[in-house]
Order: sequence, then C-alpha cells, then structure tokens
Amino acid sequence: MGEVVFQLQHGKNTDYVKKGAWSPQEDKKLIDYIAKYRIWNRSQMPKFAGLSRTGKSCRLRWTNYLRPDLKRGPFSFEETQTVIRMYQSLGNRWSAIAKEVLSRTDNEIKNFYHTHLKKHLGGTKVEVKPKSRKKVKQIEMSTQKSL
DNA sequence: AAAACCTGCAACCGCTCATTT
DNA sequence: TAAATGAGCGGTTGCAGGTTT
Repeated sequence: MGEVVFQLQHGKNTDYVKKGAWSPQEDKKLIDYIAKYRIWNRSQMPKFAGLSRTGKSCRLRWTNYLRPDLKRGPFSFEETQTVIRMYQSLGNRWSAIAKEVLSRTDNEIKNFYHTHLKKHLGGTKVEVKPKSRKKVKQIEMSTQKSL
C-alpha cells in the first residue's frame, strides 16, 4: 500500500527502484540472500538478491528489522535505564548507545527516545553532537573507561 | 458513526567520514 | 595528495492504527 516505484533511465535499460514498506516476499529474498552469501556489495547486492531496492535500503531493512539477533517488543526497565544513562553521558550518539543496549538498533533507540523518554527528560539538556567521528571515538573511549 | 487528532515506528534523505584508486 | 566511491549515522517524514470529540 502506498508503495512508490521510481523509474530510472539508463540508456535502453530501465531500473525500477521501489520505495516504502517492505513486503514479506522482499524480506524473504533479502534473508535468503544474506543467509547464502553473508557479505554483500551494497551497490550490487539488491540486483543479485532479485530486489528492486537500493543497497542502502536493503542494509537498513536488515540492520533495523530482519537481523536474527534483534530483540523486538517493549524496552525493559534495565534497557530504559541504560538508554537514559548513556544518553546523559553521550548525547544523541544513538549508534554508540545501541552498542550498550544489546539487541537493539540505533534507529529503535532513537525512536524510543523521541516517543517515550523525551517528554520525561525534557528538561535534561545534553550537549550537541560533535561533528567529527574521531571526537566521537574519543568520547566513547573515555565513557568506556569511566563505566 | 465518523471525522479530527494523536502516537509510534519503519523507512528515507542528506550529510560526514573512511577507504580505495 | 586528491578525487571518487562506499558505508554509516542522525534527523526527519509519512503513514497506519488508536483515541478523542
């Protein structure tokens, strides 16, 4: 429903890039492909997997939804506490927080924060994210040590 | 009953950084 | 060393389903 298909012209060949929600069939193709080949080339993978999606979209779907080690459902008390603690020390470094909250993705934590925690932590001002990832690494290292 | 509004979440976009050539 | 390309991240959007009026 509401699916959008974009048509890209490349000379005589026509590639269709589908957007929007993933169907169960597409999920299965992606799971089957990754189960078979594991490592993918982002630009080539969708074509070989038989998917009309961008590699970026495939990666996102896999990491945020299809990965077998992902935990679904509501956050536990412990997970919530970890997210709050890490957010207060790291700020909006969702991927770094996700490493601490096992089996949860950065996207899931980000959504969880925006929908559940933001209103409760509204007054808690946290530093703006640093631009450089080197700085982020340094912050992460120091956080690891202090924990 | 249905229209309007709200909430939660999956997915996309644009940007930065890392790696390769 | 610089340019091109690939990968990852955070912000934001769009929509389905639920709730309120």
